[in-house]
Amino acid sequence: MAETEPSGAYDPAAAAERWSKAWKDAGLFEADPEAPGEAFSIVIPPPNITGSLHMGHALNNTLQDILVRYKRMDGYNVLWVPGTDHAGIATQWVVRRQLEAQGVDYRSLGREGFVEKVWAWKGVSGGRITHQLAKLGISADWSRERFTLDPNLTRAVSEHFVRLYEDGLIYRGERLVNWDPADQTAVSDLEVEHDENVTGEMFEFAYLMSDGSGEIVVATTRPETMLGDTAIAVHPDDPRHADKIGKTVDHPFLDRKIPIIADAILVDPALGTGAVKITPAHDPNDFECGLRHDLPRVTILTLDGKINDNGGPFAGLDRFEARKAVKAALAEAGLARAERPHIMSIGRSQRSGAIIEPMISTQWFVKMKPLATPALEAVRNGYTRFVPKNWENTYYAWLTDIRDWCISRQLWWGHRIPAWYCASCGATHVAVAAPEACATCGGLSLRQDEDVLDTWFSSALWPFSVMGWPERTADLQRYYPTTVLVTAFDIIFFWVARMMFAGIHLTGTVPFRDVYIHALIRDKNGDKMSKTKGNVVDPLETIDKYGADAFRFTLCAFAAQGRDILWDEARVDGYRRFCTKIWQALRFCLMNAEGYDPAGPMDPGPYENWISARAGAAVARVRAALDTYKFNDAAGEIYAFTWNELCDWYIELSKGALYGDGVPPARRNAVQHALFESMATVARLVHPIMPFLSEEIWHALPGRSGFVATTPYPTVGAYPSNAAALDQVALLQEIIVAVRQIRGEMELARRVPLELHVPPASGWIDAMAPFAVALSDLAGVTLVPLAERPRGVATAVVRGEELLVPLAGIVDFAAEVRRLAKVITKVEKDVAQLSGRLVSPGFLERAPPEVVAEVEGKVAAARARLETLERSRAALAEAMS
RNA sequence: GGGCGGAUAGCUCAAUGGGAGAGCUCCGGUUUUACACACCGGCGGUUGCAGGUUCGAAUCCUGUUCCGCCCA
Repeated sequence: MAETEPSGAYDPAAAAERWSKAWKDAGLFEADPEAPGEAFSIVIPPPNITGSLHMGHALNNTLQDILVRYKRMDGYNVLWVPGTDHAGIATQWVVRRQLEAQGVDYRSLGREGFVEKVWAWKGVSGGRITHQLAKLGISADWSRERFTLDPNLTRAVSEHFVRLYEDGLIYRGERLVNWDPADQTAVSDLEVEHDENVTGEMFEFAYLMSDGSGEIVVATTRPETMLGDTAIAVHPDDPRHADKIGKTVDHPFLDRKIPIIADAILVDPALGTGAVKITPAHDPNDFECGLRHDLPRVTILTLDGKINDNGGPFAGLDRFEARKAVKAALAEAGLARAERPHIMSIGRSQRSGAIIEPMISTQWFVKMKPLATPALEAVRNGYTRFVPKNWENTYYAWLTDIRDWCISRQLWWGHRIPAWYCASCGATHVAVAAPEACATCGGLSLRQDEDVLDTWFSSALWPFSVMGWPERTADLQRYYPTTVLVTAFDIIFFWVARMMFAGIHLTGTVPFRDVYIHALIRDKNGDKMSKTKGNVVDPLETIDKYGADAFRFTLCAFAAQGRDILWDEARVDGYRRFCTKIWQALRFCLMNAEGYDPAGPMDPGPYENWISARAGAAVARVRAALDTYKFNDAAGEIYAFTWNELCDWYIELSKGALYGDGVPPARRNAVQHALFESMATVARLVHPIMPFLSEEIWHALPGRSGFVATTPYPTVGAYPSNAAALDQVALLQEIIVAVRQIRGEMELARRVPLELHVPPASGWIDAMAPFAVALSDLAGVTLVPLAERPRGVATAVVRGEELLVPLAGIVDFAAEVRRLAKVITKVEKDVAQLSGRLVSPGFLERAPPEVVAEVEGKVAAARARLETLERSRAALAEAMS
């Protein structure tokens, strides 16, 4: 527990350890579906078990935690499910490399042996990211932690597969897929990343006409694919090639005659020679063309990217060697025609980085159109809402123009496809549990499909599989659909859209009401953080250096909607100082707590009423911000209230009563009470963002029990506004600031006492009498009724009243003349600008009356102020002469 | 090729169509009994550019330049 009188600085590491443990011991974050309260549920975007915590995770989880903690305090029945993702390709790759480092070929272990190794690895280092997440102080329900390969979730995946299959939405077929020769697996379109603007080479070569009537020149960036050419296409209306359509050319290296066909879809006669080589087995466009013309599909590559036996003399060569060899052979045969640099894009596997080869392969696919349509409708009809809204366009665009999803992967780590093939009759059986016999022929020899499912096929179920679906569990009924999904825009396709259509299809409802899309974190220059660039910021190092509270506050303050975050460590340091500031404010309160009796008599004065009203206004703004996912506004409002109102003003104002003699006990008690109430307000307001510091503060406050984490969030109604106090203190502030400006600009030390002569007609002498101590403490000034204008004064104008500070013997008047001139210039500008608006054509007629009135009022005030200043300047000039 | 963002003070970022702000930096002052990790004051802007709508534009529209991203 915190000491009664904390000294020194806030120790974030100690606080983090203390409160993490205390919360856990108290089981604060374990959801209870039987408990009252409207449900508020979130499922974590599960990080890969191979991953380590990066800034994206930190931001993502901090924002979720802010929402979750806010709602928990606000009385909702909160569930936040944490967990991790098995990450098929990535994990298999990590373990495979580790084995290779030990000289073990993973294949030699066999499937079962290898998978065992992966589980072992997962047990040791796969949980690392979970521990790292805990460092952030997130309040997830760890008792419900899930892993995508847990038995229940695995069953859900099988159920998913079987249902889609039975609904005719999953099929197996031979298609052109994206083949990763390094990992030797198919990957989906989304897992292919395109390197733009790669300088490649466009190579032209000639095929000779079989009848000896000349040649036809084609161009390609992948010369080796000519080994799989089965046609040449030309445009039907292209006069250059009209006579060749229907004829054939000879393949120079293979015993194959290749037909020349007409295809208006594929061929653009304006490009190159107007003739296009067709390799249906290795190019998506050619594949389609092949379907149109019933062309043979000749696969020329092995699964590991070498030329196969169809490549004749080139068989056995690696694909890139084969490229050189084919070019050389064409040149030798006198068929090479041209080569030139060519800007192109290259598809690479997101995971292995290997250049993707389009390959014909038999795979499982999800039929997307029927699933995409309801998912589109759900957003169009507002059942699910994107925040910010513009991301809906991204979602629509992808789902509208969607292609079938290749879901089988040639891996061992993952959910094995629940399909069995009968050795006798060849029938396919899809079922959750392994069938004992073939339902078609009764054969007993059944072989399960070797492949596993795309990891995202299981992630798509996450919002309900973690709650026990397909069982109708209490959690599912209480917390599903989830309230909000918090994620980054880069996985709208991969994950959000897929959860949408899977959720709608399997559960009959959208999986979440809101989707809050946050930014990516870049470095200070706007570059993506990457290990190769060396510009990665490690969240854990940042936490060690500045504390989790400051780190989280920074993330929150940066999280403006619709904008990337350019990370700047200076901001973290700034918010670390904010933590110190709060800490110091607490110290001040505790050092002046003597005699405080929360139940004793209270006589609050204007300052106490003022800070309470200001707190209420802050509460309203913070709530409004959090309710609309404007995290940065919430952080800004808390910061401004705490520092600029509570610390800069109220604490200073309170000192009069705390340090003064003869202050009635009830007033002193009220001041102490206001201080502690304010600190309690700050602790509660800031808790969702800075959980450890706020808990530390809370427990140090007298008379508080329990955790701030489960204390109700401040409500506006608890802070009565007080117009009189607001106005009185505002005037006091204006006077103090005016005097400070004179002091500051004239370099008058604080200890030089000043008089402030106030026109009696203003009534301020009486009105400000109760604030004499503050005027003295904060501005070093005493109010005096203005009788005869003193010689040599500095002038301030507050609310149109001329206030004079006699300076005779203190400072030379030339300084005041310069200062006044500066102020006058400023006010003149104001007047010019404002009156310009009034006289601009049409303004009086067309602008709303209240706007006109407002501007008129301001012009009048500025003019009055200017006149006063001018008079002061004249008087000063006279005094000097 | 299609689409989406962004461009505001030296830096990082705010700003329901109604007088462009904050933090940091910078300059000047202050060892004031919570805090020099502080306090007080100040300087700093043709809101990328060019048009348009409007009484009024950082904000809405059109075009344009640069930067980033997504899709094909």
